[in-house]
Amino acid sequence: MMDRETFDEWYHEIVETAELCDKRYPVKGMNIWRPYGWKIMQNIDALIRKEMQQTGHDEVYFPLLIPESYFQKEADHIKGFSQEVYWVTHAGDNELEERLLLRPTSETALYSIFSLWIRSHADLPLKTFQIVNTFRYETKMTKAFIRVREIHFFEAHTCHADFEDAERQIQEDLNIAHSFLSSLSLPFLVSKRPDWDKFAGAAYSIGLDVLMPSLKTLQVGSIHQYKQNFSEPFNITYEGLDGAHHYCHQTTYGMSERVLGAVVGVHGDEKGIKLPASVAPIHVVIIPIIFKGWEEKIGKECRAVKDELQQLGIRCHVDEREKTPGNKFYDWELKGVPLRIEIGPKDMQQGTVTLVTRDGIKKQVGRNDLEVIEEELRQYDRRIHDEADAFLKEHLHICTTPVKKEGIIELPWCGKEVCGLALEEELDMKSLGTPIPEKECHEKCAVCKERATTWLRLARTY
RNA sequence: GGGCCCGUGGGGUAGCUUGGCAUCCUUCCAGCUUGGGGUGCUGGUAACCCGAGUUCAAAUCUCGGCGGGCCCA
Repeated sequence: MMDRETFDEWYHEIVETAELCDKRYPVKGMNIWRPYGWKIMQNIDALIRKEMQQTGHDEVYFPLLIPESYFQKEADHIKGFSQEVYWVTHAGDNELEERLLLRPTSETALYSIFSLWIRSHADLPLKTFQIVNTFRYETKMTKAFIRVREIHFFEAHTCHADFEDAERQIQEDLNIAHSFLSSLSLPFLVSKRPDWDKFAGAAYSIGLDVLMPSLKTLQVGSIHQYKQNFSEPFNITYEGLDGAHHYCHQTTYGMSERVLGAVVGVHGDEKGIKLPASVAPIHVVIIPIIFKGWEEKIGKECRAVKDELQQLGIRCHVDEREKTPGNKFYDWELKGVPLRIEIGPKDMQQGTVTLVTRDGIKKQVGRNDLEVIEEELRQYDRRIHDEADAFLKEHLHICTTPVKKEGIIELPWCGKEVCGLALEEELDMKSLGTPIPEKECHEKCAVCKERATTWLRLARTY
């Protein structure tokens, strides 16, 4: 885990030196995905797709451009996004009759069409998702993967017959979040956002937050209950068993490339990034240790080991570059490859390979016992998860009165906005919201001293 | 929204006050050497953000633009 003070500087550098992205493109907040970073992102997307497939969501792809008239149908939604929308106003030299916007999120594009797709209760629930680029004109300082203006975005959109079914969907989303983030070895907190900080147009919002080494939290996902807030203006109705028409209840679940930012930050150390095996483009890198006269034998052995590992479904690479071994070690540690295998003359004489994990465990493995590598990857994933989890727990402070502490603070709260904002002010932190699942509170509100109904989580946030 | 700072090879920098052949480290390329934690030597490629102005002469001074970073609300 990185040092708190230097984390932001470290992050700034590491995303480029680990070849995740290139920040030299001259448009603010729009970075280039380099091959290595893009492979990781696509592996992350593949995990999401798997979760979606297992829960019966269908993938769609809607257009990037949204007509202004669609966008304007839901008042709160426009209010929330109008200041960060990019507009397309011209085609060639001609001004467009109707302005088009680059989607900042896709509710208004999808819902106009959902109203055509959904006719009867038999069409429900409708469970869709898409992975697209969205555009938001951020005014604050941009940061690779964490605050960008072109966002690689996952968004699931569902429609339901009634509120209860939409609530069941949100429970399913929480299960998905748990499964997905666990596979990235990312511990996280689930909080119901306070009303003053919910998504534009939502009835309520749930945030998924991780704790970065800087002791600031990063929201990596959000789940929203819309009730009928969008189905009414977009006229998404179905004919029920009773023969009458009813407005749908809707939910969304969104995540972005911030997940990659979280992986980089949470699992980083002074050597570089540490990738969980689930998304590492290379699970095992094989480094030939060549001495005079051994070139061919060692090279052949390395390639044989690679073939055998690939048979086991392990993503493997032999680094045959003309560099010294030490140089290659630093290189692949920087890029977060979980396991390294060294094969040199000693190994060949002993019938072993030398295995070194990214978190620093070194051991000899029998040349004919390569199947243990699968278990080594699992254990490595568990270790980096447990390390991050210990860090999160260590910095989650449950208090009864507002005290300045680094990390996340949970305080008894009466639920009134004025008290919540007072805490934000006093602690110089933002509210993450109240714990999910709900947590009983028998204390007095940290501000007004009236009976607290719940706990309010606060933290410095990205 | 208000204020401050900065743009020099791929990356990091010196030079700018006082205008005159652009410094060093690293990376990269070639060769030899080396190889179980950044091997060594030799040679090479490669840069003053853009535009206008002042001047015999601009990385350096002036103005404008573009880009980047920081602080405050």
